[in-house]
Amino acid sequence: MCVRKITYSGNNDKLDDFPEYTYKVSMSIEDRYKLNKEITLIDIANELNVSKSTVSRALQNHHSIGAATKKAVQELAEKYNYQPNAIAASLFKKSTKTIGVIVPILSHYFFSTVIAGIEDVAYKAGYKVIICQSHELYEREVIVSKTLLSAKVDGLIVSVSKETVNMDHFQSFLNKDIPLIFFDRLPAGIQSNSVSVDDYEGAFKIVEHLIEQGCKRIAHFTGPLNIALAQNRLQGYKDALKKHHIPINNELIYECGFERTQGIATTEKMFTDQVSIDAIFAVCDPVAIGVMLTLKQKGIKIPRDIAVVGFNDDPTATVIDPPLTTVAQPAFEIGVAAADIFLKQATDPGSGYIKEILKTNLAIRQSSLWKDKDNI
Amino acid sequence: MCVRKITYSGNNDKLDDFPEYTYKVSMSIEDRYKLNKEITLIDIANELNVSKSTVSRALQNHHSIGAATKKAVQELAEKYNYQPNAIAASLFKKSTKTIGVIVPILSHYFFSTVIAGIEDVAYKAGYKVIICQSHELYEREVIVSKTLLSAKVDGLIVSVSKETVNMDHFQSFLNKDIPLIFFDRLPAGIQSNSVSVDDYEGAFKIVEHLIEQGCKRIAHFTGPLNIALAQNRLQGYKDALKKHHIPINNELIYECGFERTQGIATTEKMFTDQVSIDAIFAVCDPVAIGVMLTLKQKGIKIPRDIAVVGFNDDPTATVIDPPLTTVAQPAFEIGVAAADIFLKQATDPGSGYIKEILKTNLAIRQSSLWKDKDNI
DNA sequence: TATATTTACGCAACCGGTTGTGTAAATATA
DNA sequence: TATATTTACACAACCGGTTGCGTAAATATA
Repeated sequence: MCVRKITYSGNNDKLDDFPEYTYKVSMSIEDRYKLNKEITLIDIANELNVSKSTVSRALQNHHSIGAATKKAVQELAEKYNYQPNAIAASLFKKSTKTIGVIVPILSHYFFSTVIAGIEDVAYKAGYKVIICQSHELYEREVIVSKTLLSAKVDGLIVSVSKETVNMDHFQSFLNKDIPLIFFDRLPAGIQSNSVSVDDYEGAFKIVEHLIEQGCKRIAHFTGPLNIALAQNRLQGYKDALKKHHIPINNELIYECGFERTQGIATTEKMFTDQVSIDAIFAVCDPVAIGVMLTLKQKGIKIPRDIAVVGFNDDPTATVIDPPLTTVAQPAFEIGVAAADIFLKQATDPGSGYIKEILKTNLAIRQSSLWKDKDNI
Repeated sequence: MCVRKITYSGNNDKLDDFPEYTYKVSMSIEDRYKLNKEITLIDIANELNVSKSTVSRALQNHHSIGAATKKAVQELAEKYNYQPNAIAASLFKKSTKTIGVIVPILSHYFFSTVIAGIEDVAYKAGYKVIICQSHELYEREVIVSKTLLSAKVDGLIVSVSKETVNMDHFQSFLNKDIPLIFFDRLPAGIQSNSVSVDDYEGAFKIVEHLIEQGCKRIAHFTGPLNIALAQNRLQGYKDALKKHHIPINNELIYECGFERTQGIATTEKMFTDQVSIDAIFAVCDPVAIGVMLTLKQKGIKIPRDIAVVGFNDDPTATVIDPPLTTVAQPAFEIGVAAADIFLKQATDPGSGYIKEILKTNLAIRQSSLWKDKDNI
């Protein structure tokens, strides 16, 4: 076997003009290592006088490579701390082993917990996770989705921004058979995988709970109604009232948002409207917290004067006084389920869309325990 | 000019054997588009009968390309929604235009807000952000740092896990001149860029505030002391006491952690120890919240019996009753500063390490307003 | 008109892995 | 011993952009 020396780009060409020269064009692996240069397959190949394909296969434990060669390659790789260039592999394999995730906002406990669930599954399966925030902005969501497309993510898990109505920016993923999974905020028009909780049922249950406590004039602060989740919770609210023969009063339904600040603003608005109520069902906990802070500041007793309930079971729900009754969502499990769907679709692209709906649980705390109150 | 047809990998080779055949080996751009195939430079090149280098340069608005050609290329790219393969570009350019971020845990408001700051700067500068969590686990931190290294991030912004003492896994980044920026949790042994707040001063100020309120037996629940931040806050605590001639009592210093649960556990422990105190300075807000919840549950009045202060100014600080006095950290600005340092180092790798220390502000609320209390 | 310069573009190497195919040597089977 | 098969590896194309260099044609300068 002749001693070959695979050299880096083009160096050999010059050498061919002066075959009598014995310049050592490519640096030794030792030198490259010492100089903190990237160690590549070629360095190992040169050192062992084998081809880079052999090195590549040896590192993959390919059956066609002899035991001795394998051992030598693996030892050298270990010794020089060889780190494969994931970019190069991705280019050829057309798989980056990354999952893109887009959430409206990271600093909500719900979303960061879902992400923890996604990561948990993803890392175990050898996938990286790229997380992006839309900051509830449609424009931003379009940009980051394009970025992730160009970064060739193998899959995309999304909770859409509250502004998002047009879903065209996700069509490319579908076209290219890149698994696309929506969670929590499911888009209306697009046919795809999804993970959500039974928002309808959760809302129904918690409103029924309020009714059981004796509440009759229950206001609802909804999320933006272009989002299915908000609609479903609204419907659950309405149907619970219906079931118990309480008339639905549109003046008690306020379109709000998902932020504490919006909960505060909507509560203020409700007071200027001078509507009379005995309970508020907020679309999510941050809003419920805003509601409670505002009520407390006005000297209104919770739940004696007004009961308050939320949705999510954020950690803050147990901090506020009185503790907030809310619908507990299995946030971590939602992330796990979404990532599982991704893995399934990545393995078996032929299968149809998967829609998973997880159950919620009532977390009943003091903010709704209205039963023993005096009548107003 | 002859009509060339650049074909995809290897297809031409077979054709060479049968030159008389006129198979159209490469699909037309139109067909590829319709079939949702990836549109590449070569498709555009073929369509226009120019070389792919010309297309590449046209899209970069290179001066050596004629105006007509440029226009034709750009129009076609637009028409077929050409998305450059970022992976391929990265491989050659050795720059992925991504910043890696490692935080202990996403679901802390502080960290997710820092990330929002990083993203803000990064996206404006055309960088993507890959976010990873170490979950406060050293092992996990090592793994994700290797993943990010292999993913060839252009820079790394880190807040180390509470377990991390050994910093070897970051050495590779330094060796390869990949900008490395630590924030909040600064490692002790490693020389690198950093962004932090003046933990010492913040702690000093808030403890001095407690002393001014009349507190004399002030306990401190510290973070893990291998982390500089915890040490600095501890030192600030000690020096504030010293300044006001209050003896430092090691029995009042509890090594705690950063979680609410640890705040609860440590408070319980303190009670079994039966130490007598009139204030608690917690290393961070989640711990302070845990402390307050436990005290309240025991019927201890805050601040009348025991004043409580924290560090961070999480949104929860204004939810708990009484509202928590704490040290406000400019979390978003910390992220911005870290990303700015990255951009600086990426542009001018020669410059030395940058250490940025931001100022804190006291957010004084009821939990520390002890002045008018009755003496115990 | 002859030469110098600019314009506009093609060629081919290159980034660093991966993999289909070909083949010499070693071993197995007839 | 002759042929079939297996083993172990090399070669080279390939992924899809990027860029240094070379050059013909067009234009400018002498």
